[in-house]
Amino acid sequence: MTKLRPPLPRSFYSRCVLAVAEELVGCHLRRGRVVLRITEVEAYRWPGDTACHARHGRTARNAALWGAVGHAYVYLCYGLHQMLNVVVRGGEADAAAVLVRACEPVAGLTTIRRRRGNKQGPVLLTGPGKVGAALALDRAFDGHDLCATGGLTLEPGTPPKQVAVGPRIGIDYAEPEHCAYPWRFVDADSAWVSHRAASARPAMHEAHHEAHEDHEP
DNA sequence: ACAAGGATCCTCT
DNA sequence: GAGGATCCTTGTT
Repeated sequence: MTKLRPPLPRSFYSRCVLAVAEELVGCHLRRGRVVLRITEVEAYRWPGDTACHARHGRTARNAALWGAVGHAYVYLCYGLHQMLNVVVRGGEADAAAVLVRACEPVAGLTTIRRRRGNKQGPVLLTGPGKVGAALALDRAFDGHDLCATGGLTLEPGTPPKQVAVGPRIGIDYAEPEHCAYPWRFVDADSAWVSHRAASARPAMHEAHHEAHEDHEP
């Protein structure tokens, strides 16, 4: 079984969202017996990013983005998918968050499969809606404290050997300049990621020498 | 009240 | 790769 570790401290989330996003790759999400290792994330922040849900200001739906760091921002996408974000605030932004896009199973595979239609392999967890389903998230988790023991928590895990970066997925509504930001971070050695080909960038090959640099716009 | 638009997923081809 | 499913949130009459 997975060793129980204290959740990541609140201070982890009070930094630049790009640094937090990168370091969340490899961390563990725990809810009950289900433990997932994060393999793919995306960073969002406002101002300066028209892909961010905060772009139209504070609303009832996105209020958690302006709340305490280390809490979850969970919202319903396309009317049926529960998407898990982690609230971050690093001083450079009024509101920021990291979207968990994919994971690989660490524990609780039976439960995961049951919640995902008894499928098998990466299709279980390679997509933000799939992660939400595997964790059985619902609206009640919006604003949940991920630093507190119990419920849903974020813990240290196994860091990736190499991290690949690329543009974020599914944000065609944003300004082209913002669509191009390499704010998507994936474990380069994991098969449990969505859109592997779409993230193809020099960083994938150069990761051997240098994980990445220059991810500030 | 109403219309439009999604940070997606699944099932085809 | 393309298209439909599906329904809540938001902004506009």
